[in-house]
Amino acid sequence: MARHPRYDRKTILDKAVGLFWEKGYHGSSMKQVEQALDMRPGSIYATFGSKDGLFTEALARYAEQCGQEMATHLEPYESVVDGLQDYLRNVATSCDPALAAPSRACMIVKTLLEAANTHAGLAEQASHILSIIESSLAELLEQARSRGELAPTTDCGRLARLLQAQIMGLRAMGERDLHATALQQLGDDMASILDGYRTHH
Amino acid sequence: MARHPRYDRKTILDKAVGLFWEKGYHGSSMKQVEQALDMRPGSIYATFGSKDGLFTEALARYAEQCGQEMATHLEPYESVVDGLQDYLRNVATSCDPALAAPSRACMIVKTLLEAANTHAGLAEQASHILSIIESSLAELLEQARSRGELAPTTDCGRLARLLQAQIMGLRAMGERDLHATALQQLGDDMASILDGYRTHH
DNA sequence: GTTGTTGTTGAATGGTCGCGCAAGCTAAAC
DNA sequence: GTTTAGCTTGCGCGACCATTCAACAACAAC
Repeated sequence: MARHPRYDRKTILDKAVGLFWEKGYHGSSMKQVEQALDMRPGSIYATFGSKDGLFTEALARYAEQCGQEMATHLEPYESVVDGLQDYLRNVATSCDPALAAPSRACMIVKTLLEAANTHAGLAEQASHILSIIESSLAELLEQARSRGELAPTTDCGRLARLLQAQIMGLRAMGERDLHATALQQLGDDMASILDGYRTHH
Repeated sequence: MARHPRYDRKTILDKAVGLFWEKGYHGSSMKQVEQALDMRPGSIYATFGSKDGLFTEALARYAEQCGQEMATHLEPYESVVDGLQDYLRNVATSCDPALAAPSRACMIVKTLLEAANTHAGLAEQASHILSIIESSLAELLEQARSRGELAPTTDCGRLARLLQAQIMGLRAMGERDLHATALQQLGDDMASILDGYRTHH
């Protein structure tokens, strides 16, 4: 009946993530979007409706990939806490500018800060994603607690927020031009915080 | 010989801080700036040269006020560490939306994240300000160490970065719509981190 | 091959952007 | 009261913004 789209949606969204993560919402013009996606305005608007629509889908895709990346990182560890500690250290390492990711800081946090007072819809989306991540961290920590890794009195929701704040701070710090060692030390120090919540045998 | 400016520079800059802190650089149009400062374009450009120039001065003013606020907060404390702990708790408290500050998150961090890949000059300025704050935190901690508050093996520069990352994370977290109690708990937990660096008597 | 559907194109839209400028106004100097 | 320096005004500039749309191209169904 019809003509096929030239690329699938996910491939396009990955390119959009690349641009929006790097430059933010207000910092990315549709001209740049057209170039990044290699699409003409008509196609973009037919597919995503608006710049907002595209950004929203891109942010969702980014969050999905973040979740997957964290899950695969934690998988090989028998101990949840060990896994989380290594995840923190790994975030610090992956802030190396040589890796040339679109940005060091987290796109969700960048969006939250940028949109908080200019774009309620995006801010709410970012906020919602963060609450989902917080929940899954809390769930993970409860698992650790029931396994005896964490002290039985641990408030897992509370610890999850502390952990999330660490990641936010660490990745925001990554945007500064610190020495790689300083960032790794920071990752280590943040990982050590979790030791204070471990079961003292 | 001539006419006086209608307002002094600092009063104007405070208004500019209010707008830029709330909406960010790209999120604030010159039309909004004109309205916020109650000045017409000619006056603004005669006084500050450009939007960049105005933003730069506003950011510097914000940083100056941040420093003063922290200094006055720490002053009454005999113990440096006690003061820093209460500062963290106070930041958490002042994220209450009822206080109606322009924004919960720190303007320096917002600028750093927004400008990192779109506006090298601003990003560098923000980064530089953060390194100055880091230094003064480190100095403060060295003072605490020499007073015997902190373990003699403490790496104060490193701890300063950990502390700064806490503040960044805490204030970024403030942009989420968490319950006030959750944020206060977060501030408490971050304050508790410092206990781990205290001298164990 | 024809038809119907759908993706694609790129010029054009009205609006807003940051900014310059010529004229007007105010107040200190004499 | 006149001069003169300089702050203030607001119109208007060219550029760029997000978005639209009519014409076109490609493919499936028949």
